[in-house]
Amino acid sequence: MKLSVDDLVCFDVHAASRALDAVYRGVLGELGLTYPQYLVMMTLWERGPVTVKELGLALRLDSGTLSPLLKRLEAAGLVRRERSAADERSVLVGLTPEGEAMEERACDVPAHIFRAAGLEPAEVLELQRTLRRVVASLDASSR
Amino acid sequence: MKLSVDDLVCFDVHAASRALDAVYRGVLGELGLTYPQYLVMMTLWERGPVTVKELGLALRLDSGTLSPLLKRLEAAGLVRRERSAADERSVLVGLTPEGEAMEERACDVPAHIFRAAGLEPAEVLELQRTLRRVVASLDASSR
DNA sequence: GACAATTTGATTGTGCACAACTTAGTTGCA
DNA sequence: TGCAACTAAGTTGTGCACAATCAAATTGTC
Repeated sequence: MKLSVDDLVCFDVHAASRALDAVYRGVLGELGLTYPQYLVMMTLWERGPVTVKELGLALRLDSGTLSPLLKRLEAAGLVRRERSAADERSVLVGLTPEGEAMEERACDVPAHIFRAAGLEPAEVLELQRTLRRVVASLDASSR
Repeated sequence: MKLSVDDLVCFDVHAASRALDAVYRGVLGELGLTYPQYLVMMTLWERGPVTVKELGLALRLDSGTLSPLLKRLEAAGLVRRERSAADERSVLVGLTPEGEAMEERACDVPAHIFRAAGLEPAEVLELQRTLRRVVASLDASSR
């Protein structure tokens, strides 16, 4: 039996990821943020200043992605970067007042996405559990 | 209550998408293909020659993504492109003998990915059903 | 104290994804 | 027939993602 593209779950995962991007683009556009930038902002709102390393661990992104992304956020006046005094290798990323202020304007974004996805809360949790198992399993086999 | 990044399903969907990419990179690396290129090849193995337009519909990609991708596949000697005689606007994409030949070498890729994902077949189907509903719902709200 | 190994972040190069625009060809209709 | 509307690909520009590589700082060990 020959498999077709439609049989691949990976295709649906990719498609879902891109469809989510599209909805986020609509919602975040007025804030001037992209989806990964929004994730960085959320992390900063939640945790306060963190190092690039910590950001990378939290969001599963490496410095090749984060460095230019953070520069763009800095250029937009939302974020501040400074070398840590304790360890000159690490860079501490913090919010500017403008960055802080954005939290309020962004607070209904998750609810909007949730509505757009059209799932029941229980289904969301189930989906999340499944995906996390998949990610853990995939991670194990790609290293 | 304040939401954290961990509460967003979208984060898990993205993470899963990228983790899948990583596994595909490992498997497809020896074939010299990327994951989207592999999807194009699968479509051609399955359907035979198709237009760029049809490829885009099947894979949910636009010409801005497909045009350079197809050029790379053509440069790799896997694919042929020619203007349709019937409608000079459309370009028909077909396989070269090398492209045909690759099918056999690629036939165990899906099984490899399936093992790496570590889900039961029933779980895969369930996940697929959920994701398709989400994509349909998201599509409706981003247009 | 000196030097190798490690850690942190930045840089470069490649490829995917999409928006906005361009060009060439087709179709519809007055 | 002539021309406007539309369609199919391609192009350009921006941003994300990652591999590979580099430089600088730190840590461990002798």
